[in-house]
Amino acid sequence: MSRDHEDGTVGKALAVLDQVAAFGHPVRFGEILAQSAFPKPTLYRFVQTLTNQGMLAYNPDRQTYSPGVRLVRLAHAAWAQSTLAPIARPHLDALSAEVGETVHLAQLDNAQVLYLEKRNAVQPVQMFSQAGKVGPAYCTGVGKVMLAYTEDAQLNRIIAQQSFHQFTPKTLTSAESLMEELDAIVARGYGFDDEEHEPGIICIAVPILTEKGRPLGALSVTSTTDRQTLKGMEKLAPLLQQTARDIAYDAANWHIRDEDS
Amino acid sequence: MSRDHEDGTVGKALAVLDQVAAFGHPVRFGEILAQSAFPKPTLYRFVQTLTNQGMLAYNPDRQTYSPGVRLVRLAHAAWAQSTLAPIARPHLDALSAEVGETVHLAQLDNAQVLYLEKRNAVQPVQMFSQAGKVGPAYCTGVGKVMLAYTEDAQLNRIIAQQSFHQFTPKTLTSAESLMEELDAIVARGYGFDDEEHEPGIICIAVPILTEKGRPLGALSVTSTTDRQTLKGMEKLAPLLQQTARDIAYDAANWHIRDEDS
DNA sequence: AAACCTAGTTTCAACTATTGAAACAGCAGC
DNA sequence: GCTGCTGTTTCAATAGTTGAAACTAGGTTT
Repeated sequence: MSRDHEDGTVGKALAVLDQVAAFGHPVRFGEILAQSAFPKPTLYRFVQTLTNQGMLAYNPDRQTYSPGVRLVRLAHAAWAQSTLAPIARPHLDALSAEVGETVHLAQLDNAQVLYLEKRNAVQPVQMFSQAGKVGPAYCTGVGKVMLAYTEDAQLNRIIAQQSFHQFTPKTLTSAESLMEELDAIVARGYGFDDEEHEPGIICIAVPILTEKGRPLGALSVTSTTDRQTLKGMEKLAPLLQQTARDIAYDAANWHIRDEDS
Repeated sequence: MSRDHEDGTVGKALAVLDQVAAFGHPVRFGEILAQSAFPKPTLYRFVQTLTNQGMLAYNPDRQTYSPGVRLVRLAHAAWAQSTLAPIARPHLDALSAEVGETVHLAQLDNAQVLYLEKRNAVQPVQMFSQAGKVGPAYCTGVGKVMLAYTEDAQLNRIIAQQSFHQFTPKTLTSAESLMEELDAIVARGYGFDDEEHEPGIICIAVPILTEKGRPLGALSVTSTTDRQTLKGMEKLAPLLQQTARDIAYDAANWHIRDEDS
């Protein structure tokens, strides 16, 4: 589950893919090599294979590599049949309309939080520009509530991978304080982000759980300390929990989907 | 370049990934096995590795696999740094507003057309739900114009992979007729889809070319035979070509981008 | 309850692909 | 022409992949 911990050739190749994606801009072979643990010819072959496969795109004019279009197609499939995202959409719309604050839908991707949807209350959706973003699990509302409901074995692996970087004075910076926080979350059924990631930004979050208590994802409402307090946001808990239950219910019962034209 | 033609373990694993994505719904191991050329344990290991890597998601409750969330993250990167999609966005908005018909932006993915963006003139964008779709290259406007400007070696490989399935009476069903059509497209600088893919649906398409004449993608305006004729749509050619040139210019000059919050 | 499936998982020796040091090619600049 | 840099190919040692067969876990039939 630890992604880089030996999955053979495939794992290594995908690590290279991640690496290229992480640059955030098209890169030359040399740049990848400089950051890579692989020797030159090995890396070269990986890059070639990935390019062949359409997972990387090569620009011959500039001699640069970037994540390939095949990923967009695969992500479309991932998106369409993710039980969560398409099902949650109408619920998010309703929630967003009601609370008038930023709403996030997230899932755990390895040890990170991956945002699937965002509602800004004002304007409509612009998918790729915000879905697909990642964030830390240990200092975001959605991250913590998902961790709170993760089984021990997996939780330990995930915690071992957290950086515990101190973003703000309020960031939890140790596994111990995080574990306490997770217990508190389970006890009350929802969690907060009390300016732990960004100063002035607070949020309340709830997990979306299967019947068996496994976290499918999480839901959050974000606001600022100017406009809101944690106490004030706590009033939203019942509404959030109900929305989470509704999404979980739909996810459990409405599994088969097909494409729209 | 032919994707499945031997790229070692990595290629095989990615073929499995495609296969799972192609189902369009979460599948059990047995279902994949039934469609797979790989023996049981081999396939099993691929599926395990991909799941480990987050490229597939496993639902333990239902024992099903589906494309994983990691793809969404990678696609986000692909999207953000695709030279084409983010740059083209404002141009598509302008074009869409002006013509009042459906506008498509597409790229070649292996031998297929992959739609990156769509503007319906009416409502705003809903990304994942339409971007990421694929279509045939030999009988769509965008597909044909991109092929028309593809160098011979690659073109031959792509044509060899076309199904030439006859969607409508007007579909081109042979490599020869397609090649003639491609010559005609280069001669006039733009192409049509004359009800070749769907009856009643027509379109005009132009390539987006680099300085060196390599096709980055294509742009099209689609309409129906009720409302429009090919002759009528031909009037849009100069506008489309100008938009394509503008996009190509921006793509060449504005290469570095970073994330938005 | 025993016997019997079926779907999923593990084992292990044969085999084949991967690996990376080294050597090579292409190309800009001096 | 030489020099330095980036990207590409070679090839023998190595390490990972392969898949028949055997096994386990659940459920179903006799």
